[in-house]
Amino acid sequence: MSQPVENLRVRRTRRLLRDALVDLTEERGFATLTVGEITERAMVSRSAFYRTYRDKFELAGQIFDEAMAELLGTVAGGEDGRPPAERWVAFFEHVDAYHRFYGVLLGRRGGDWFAARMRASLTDMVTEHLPTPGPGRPGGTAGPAAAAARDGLAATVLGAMFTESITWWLEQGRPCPPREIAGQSAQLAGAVIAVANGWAGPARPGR
Amino acid sequence: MSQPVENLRVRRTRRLLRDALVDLTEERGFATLTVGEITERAMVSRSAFYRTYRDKFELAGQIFDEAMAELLGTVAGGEDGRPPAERWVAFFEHVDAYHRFYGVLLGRRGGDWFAARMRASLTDMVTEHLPTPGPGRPGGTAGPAAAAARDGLAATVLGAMFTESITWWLEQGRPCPPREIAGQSAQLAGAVIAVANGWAGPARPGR
Amino acid sequence: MSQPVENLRVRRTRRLLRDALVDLTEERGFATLTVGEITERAMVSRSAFYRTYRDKFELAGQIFDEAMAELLGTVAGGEDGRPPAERWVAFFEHVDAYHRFYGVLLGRRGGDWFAARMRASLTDMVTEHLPTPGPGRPGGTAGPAAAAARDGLAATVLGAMFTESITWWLEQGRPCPPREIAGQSAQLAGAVIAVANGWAGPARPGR
Amino acid sequence: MSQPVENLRVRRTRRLLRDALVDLTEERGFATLTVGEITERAMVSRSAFYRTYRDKFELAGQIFDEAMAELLGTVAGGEDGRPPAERWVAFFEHVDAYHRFYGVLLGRRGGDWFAARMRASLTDMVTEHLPTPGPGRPGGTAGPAAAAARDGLAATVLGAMFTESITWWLEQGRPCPPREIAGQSAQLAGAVIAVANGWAGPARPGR
DNA sequence: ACGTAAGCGAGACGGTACGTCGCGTCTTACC
DNA sequence: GGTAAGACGCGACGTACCGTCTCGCTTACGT
Repeated sequence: MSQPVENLRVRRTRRLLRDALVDLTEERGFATLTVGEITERAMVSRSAFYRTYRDKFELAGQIFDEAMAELLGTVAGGEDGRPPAERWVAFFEHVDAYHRFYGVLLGRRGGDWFAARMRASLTDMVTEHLPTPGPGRPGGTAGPAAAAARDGLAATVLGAMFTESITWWLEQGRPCPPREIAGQSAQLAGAVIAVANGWAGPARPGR
Repeated sequence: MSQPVENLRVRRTRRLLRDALVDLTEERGFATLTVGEITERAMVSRSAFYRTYRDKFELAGQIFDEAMAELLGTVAGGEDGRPPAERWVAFFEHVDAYHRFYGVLLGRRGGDWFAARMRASLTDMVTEHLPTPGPGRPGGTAGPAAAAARDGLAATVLGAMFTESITWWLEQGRPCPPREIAGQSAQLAGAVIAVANGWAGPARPGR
Repeated sequence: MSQPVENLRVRRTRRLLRDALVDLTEERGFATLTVGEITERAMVSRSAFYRTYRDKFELAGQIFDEAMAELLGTVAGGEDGRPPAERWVAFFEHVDAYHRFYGVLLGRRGGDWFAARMRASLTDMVTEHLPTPGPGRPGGTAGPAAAAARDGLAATVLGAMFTESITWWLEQGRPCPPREIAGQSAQLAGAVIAVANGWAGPARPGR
Repeated sequence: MSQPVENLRVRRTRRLLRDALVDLTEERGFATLTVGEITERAMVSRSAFYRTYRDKFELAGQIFDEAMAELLGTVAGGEDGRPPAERWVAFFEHVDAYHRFYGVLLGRRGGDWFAARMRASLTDMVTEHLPTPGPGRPGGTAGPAAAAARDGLAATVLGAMFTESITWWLEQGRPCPPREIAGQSAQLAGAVIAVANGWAGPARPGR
């Protein structure tokens, strides 16, 4: 391995801090959390916190990035054998499995910070995997720059849409199975993509 | 009115503080602003600030709420004579007219806070005016509760979508005229509404 | 006046802090004192401390300098009408009057810091008032530079001597009246001065 | 001896730490030194430091005590064959030989700590060897307690005097040979002793 | 000559204090 | 009555060292 496998104590400290942050975000809201509160809950000294993280945002970022990597892995991951629809099901099933985690961070107590981050991540993800018509697409009259701009709009909107779907679903207490919310989200996304593709090539079917 | 028209000096202080907050948000980002900075820029004493506002959020809230009232007035306002499409044009034209203001607050430096607030406002607005199939709409097998839930999803998604459209448009430097972005947003919204209505309608595709 | 007379609250805070520092130096020793302890004892916030002083040393310095100014005033002060011997009596009577204050700061708990400062102050004072033979003094073979150097040695030694006399007297619980210790100190000092003057002009009587 | 001759590595560590402490005291002042700095300079781990010393004061104490033992040996050491004057010459010659060492520790950067310790050591030494009039000395009217007290004053003053002489001489860059400063110090000391003995002696001048 | 226990480096840990910053409250004097 | 000026209590920040504690590694020593 590249790094020489972290010491046991170090890993323990990290773990305790992560758990404490999630718990406290649920109880008191991320925005008003204090490093002191986190370390007290984690039964770790404040020094230990600052030895590893610059501030609570760095800790939160690591927690979130790790989760996002796994989450994005479900939808973009591996082989293309699976039909696209199934990927979204896997995506929401992952959210379902860790629903407490995502619910806390994306919910009201997570306070914008996590939601904004997720929106950005999903927008990136969509940008990368957006089924564009490709180079052969008839660009309309506005030229490729305008087309790229429109893709930007679409990607941004889609990223926000997925984030909002997840958040809504979790905040409602997951009123339907993952498969269903996945289907609905995919439908909405499909409609948006179809419209956006229409801008660039009017007669083009939505993938 | 009930309150006896505010003192001149009070109004002057309020105005100076509002301007200072917008300027500083642009320069340094809303999240890291301090009351001291704002009052210094406004050439007003810190005491004067606290006499009128609880904290910077209250000031920001008043600024924003006032703008939102006017903004929502463009789309939902008054008589139904205008065709819906024109309303969105008026909406974006208002954003266009105050583009610096909205650009600053919704942009990166506005730091989630204003964007989240706008998302909530627009979601409320959408909820109120969502063109549902009406009481005669066949509710499918899931019953009215599920239908309401789905409307919630749609409204949430639509609110986020509009917010994201505005933000994207402003951040790109308004790459197209208000009429065009209004049309595109309306198209996207229409597609989403159509899909959502489909869920409740007769030919509801299971998923 | 040059400065517009300090606010009442400010003076109160200063006073409380000074008293607290002296008390705590007596109880726990100056070296190990903490700003937090001082402010807690003074019933003043830590912020208030740092608003006025850089650290505990600055506070201690102001306390000490003020006392030293008054103390040195007794010996060097005003008109030359009094015989020199009486000046030393006044000097020790001042120490006697504030014996608790000086006892605490110069004692074991004062921990070198105050004693070193007093040694320096008294050395300065002696340097200024040292009854040198003046320009007419026969400089021996070593020249004026060497003479100045010897005066430096004498002044340094005398400063330390007085400091040590005071400290010793206070630590012993003032075993004799001020007049007596003053007389003894003056005798010792006179002997030292006589010897030092002898270096520069052998046959010269000790003033 | 009882302890089985220290391990080679232990001795090496001790030596490196001692040298580092003296060097750093010269460069940065003893008061502000940290254990980390000392061990870094000594190219030794912090753990190694704490294995041997409680803190920097213990290290400094050992360094100083060792030097003091040797220094005091020059003046009080061995046979009484030598005339007293020669002893002081030997004393200052020892200081001269290790002038860098003493200069650093007693100088401004040594910061009171070493000077205070030396003052105490020399006071002890003087107390032990003070040439009192002996048991046959007439104690005056105040009785033996008062006489002891006066001896205490004399010893304290003499200890400070010698310390100050050495410090002054070193700080001036040893402006005269050891023999000369030794002579001067001895003269000053002699004068002080004479005066003090006078207090206890028959013709005791009231003050 | 070699096995072993002591000393060693690296560095995380729980603490304590530091000096700074910003908060929201307050007092005072001015207009 | 509103305002400027600015001290105050409070509480969190991020930093610096403290003295303690594993944990492997190396190395002088004793048999």
